[in-house]
Amino acid sequence: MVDTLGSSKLGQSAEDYLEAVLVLGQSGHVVRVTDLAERLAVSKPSVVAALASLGGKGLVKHERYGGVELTVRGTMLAEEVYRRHQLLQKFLRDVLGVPDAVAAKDACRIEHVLSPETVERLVEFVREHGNGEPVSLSHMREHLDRPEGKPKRSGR
Amino acid sequence: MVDTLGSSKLGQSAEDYLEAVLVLGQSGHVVRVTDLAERLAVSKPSVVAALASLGGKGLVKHERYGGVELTVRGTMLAEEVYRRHQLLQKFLRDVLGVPDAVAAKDACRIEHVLSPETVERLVEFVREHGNGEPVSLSHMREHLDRPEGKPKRSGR
DNA sequence: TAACATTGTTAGACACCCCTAACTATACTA
DNA sequence: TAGTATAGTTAGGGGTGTCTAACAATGTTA
Repeated sequence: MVDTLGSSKLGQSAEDYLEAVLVLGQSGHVVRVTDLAERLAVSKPSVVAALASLGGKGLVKHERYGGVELTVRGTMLAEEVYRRHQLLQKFLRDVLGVPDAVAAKDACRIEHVLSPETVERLVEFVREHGNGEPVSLSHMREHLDRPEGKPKRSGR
Repeated sequence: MVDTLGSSKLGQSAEDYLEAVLVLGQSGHVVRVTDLAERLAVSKPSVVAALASLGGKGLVKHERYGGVELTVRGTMLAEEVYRRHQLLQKFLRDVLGVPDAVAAKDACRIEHVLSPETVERLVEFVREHGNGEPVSLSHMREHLDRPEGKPKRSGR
C-alpha cells in the first residue's frame, strides 16, 4: 500500500494542524510555528512536535527555524478537512441556527469524526435548506425569553 | 464549585463507559466487566481501569469481582449522554437519512463534543422535521445510481 | 472437593497530545 | 557589531486511553 489520500489515519489533532497550515498559508505569508501555536491555542513545542510527525508522514515540510509548507498530499488532505469544516459550520449556522462562535467551535470538534455518508447527506441538506430560515422563528422566540438554556459548562 | 452535573469534564471515553453501564443495566441484569468490554469493543483491563477512574470520581460503584453500578450522579450524567446520543442518532437517521448503522456510529463519536446550544437546536429541529422525508427523494435517487460516493476510508 | 472454565485484575508498554523550563538560533537595533 | 528581543527547539514530564501477558478469584461440574 502506497498510502494515498485518506488511508493514513491522522488522529484528531493532526488534521487540525494541517487545516491550520492551509488557512494561514492562504494569507500569502510564510506560516510560522508561532502562528500555528497561536491559532491552535497550543504551545510552540507542541507545534514543533506535531510538525515533525506530519513531516514524517510526508504531509508538511518544515525547515529548522524556517517556514512551514504543505506538501501536495498534505494540501489535499488539508483541503478535505477544510471543506468538511466549512460544510459543518455552515450547516450549524445556517440550517440549525447555532450562534456563529458556537458553530465554529463545534465544527472544529466534529469535523474529524464524520463518516463519508454523513458528510454527503450534510452536503445535500445544506444545498437544499441552507438559505431558508433556521429552525422555526416561533421557537426562536421562546429562547429569547429565557437567558440561557442550561449553562452546564462554564466554558464558552 | 461543588461539581454538580456537567461540570467535571469527563473525557471522550468516560462518557461512553457511563452510557454503556446505563444501557446494559436497563436489561435488569448485573452489569459485568465483560459486558462492558464487549459492548465497547475494548479489552477487559481497559474497562477495569476506566471503572477505577470513574469510581474515583464518584460516578460508578464497582466492587472487585462484582457488578458495576451507577451512582446517582453517574446516572444523571449517563442519562444526559444517552439522551444526547438518541437525539443525535434520530437526527442523523430521520432527518439527514444517514443509514442506521452509520448514524449509530457517528452519534457515538459526536455526542461528546456538542455544545448545549447545538443540542437545543437539534432538539427543535428533530421535533419539527423528524417525521418528514429525509433530505429530498430526488437526491436520494441519484445516490442509488453510484454504488459508493467516495470510499476514502476503508472503515464502514 | 478437585479440576477446569470463566471472569476479573495487575503489571508493564505504547501511542497520542499536551505542557514548562531551559537553551539555541535568528532578527533587530542602537 | 554587541546586546537584546523574538522565534524555534530540545529535554523531560504528565494525563488519558488502549493493549497483551500473566496471575487471581470465582463458578461449575463431575
